[in-house]
Amino acid sequence: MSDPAADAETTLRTPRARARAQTIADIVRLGRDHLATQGAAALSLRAVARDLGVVSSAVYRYVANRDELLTLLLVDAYSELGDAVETAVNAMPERDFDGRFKALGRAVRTWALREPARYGLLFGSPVPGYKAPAGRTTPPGTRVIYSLIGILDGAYRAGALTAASRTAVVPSALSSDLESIRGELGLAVPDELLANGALVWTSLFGAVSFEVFGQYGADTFSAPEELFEHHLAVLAGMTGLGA
Amino acid sequence: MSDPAADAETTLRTPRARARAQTIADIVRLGRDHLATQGAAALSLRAVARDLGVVSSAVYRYVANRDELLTLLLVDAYSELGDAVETAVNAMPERDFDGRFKALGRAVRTWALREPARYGLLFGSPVPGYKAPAGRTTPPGTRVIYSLIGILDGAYRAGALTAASRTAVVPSALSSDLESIRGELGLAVPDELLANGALVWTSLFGAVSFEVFGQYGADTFSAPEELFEHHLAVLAGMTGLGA
DNA sequence: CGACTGTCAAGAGCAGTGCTCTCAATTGTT
DNA sequence: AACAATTGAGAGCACTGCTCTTGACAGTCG
Repeated sequence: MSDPAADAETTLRTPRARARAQTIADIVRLGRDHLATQGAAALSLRAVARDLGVVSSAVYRYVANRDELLTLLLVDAYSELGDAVETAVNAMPERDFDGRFKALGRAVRTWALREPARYGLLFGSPVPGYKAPAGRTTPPGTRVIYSLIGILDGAYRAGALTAASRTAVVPSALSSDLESIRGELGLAVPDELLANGALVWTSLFGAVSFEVFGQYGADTFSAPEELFEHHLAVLAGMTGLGA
Repeated sequence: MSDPAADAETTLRTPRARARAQTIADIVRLGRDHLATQGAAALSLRAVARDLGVVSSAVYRYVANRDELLTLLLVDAYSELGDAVETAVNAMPERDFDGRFKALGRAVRTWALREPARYGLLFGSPVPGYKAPAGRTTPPGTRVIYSLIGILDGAYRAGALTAASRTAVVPSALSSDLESIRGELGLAVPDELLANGALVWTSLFGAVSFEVFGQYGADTFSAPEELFEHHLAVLAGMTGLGA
């Protein structure tokens, strides 16, 4: 009960454990459906219980509380986004760094538009009163940025970057932050590029969020994908990727 | 009762109307406090009623429902942000376009960090089931982007823009969207700059959202304001503003 | 074979929510 | 002073998260 490794060992062995795992998977699946259609704030354990054909208190046998279900859904969504992004990136030739970057951006946008509520859970306003347990959400939650950094670092090492079209001074405190990151991840990219990479990262999600959350007016852009492609091209150029 | 103009006429005349306006203002103020501390999803009309020292059903005399209170708070927050931004922009010399742009960016960030929950209401995940009435929220909600566009257009007309450091092809559908915008607002800026302006806009809010919503890790950046200043400098360069 | 243990679903119940309705009281106007 | 508009109180409905107790079932052990 207290040893997760032992749990994992027996999870698939006894029929009871199998049934239990199946029920939890069902709960997550139903929760994901509710989340996708109504949003995080409207996620209700009672509604999940109803769909499961069970009384409301029964789900507490499988999920401690609403926050834990939220955590499961958070991990679920992060993982799906991470899979989508990595699949798209790996579909491009290994040395086509610009293509890999754009594939990453398009994958994020496509997934976000297909799953607006789940995207909102990941990148929108935090759910009030809910604090994500970093130990469980950080690994799946960092896959996209690690993938992006990997592309940048790979391109830099391969000498595939033209001079970044625009850089700015990196002050000292920021420089030491970047040095820590470089050390932890074993990167080669210099400060200016790493700082620009951070801007590319936030800009990518800023553009996607504006589109998903409807911050552009209702009919301001008739072809939002063209706007996004333009943004991707400019962002690629900002790191020296864009040929 | 059905003529808003007549309502506006009498709003301050009769003592009853005055008391009514005061009560509504109190409700908005209390709602803003709750919103600021707990977030939009936790906003409760009953809690507001309690703080107002009145039974829950009484507030429905002044506010039709929760959604209308949300609309009032939305307008309230947009207006405060718009005021903060315009004040900061106007504090800079009229022809210091780069300074005005950076003042705008810093004002957005400062307000957002001071009012994270209200910022989340404006730029985070949409509240499930709530549809903002465009007629009431669009005017206050467009002040920041209009201010940004005004700076860009002014700089362009004044010939104060160096060649934008990075542009990309603007495809046809996007170009006609931009043409519409240019026509509606009476702008002079060409397609490339306007498209870059849109990217600057989303990037600015993307950077602010990442910081406010805690998307950077807890201790990834020890000096987030330096990171933001760097981003601002690069974004300024993207439109040709940055010296 | 019988008893025992662990797991599970059901139901009642508490405190909270948005919202509607009725009724009585207060208030401003005529 | 009499009337009408406005307001607050209270009850009530349907919903939420969550806890606790109770009874039923399974597998296991003496």
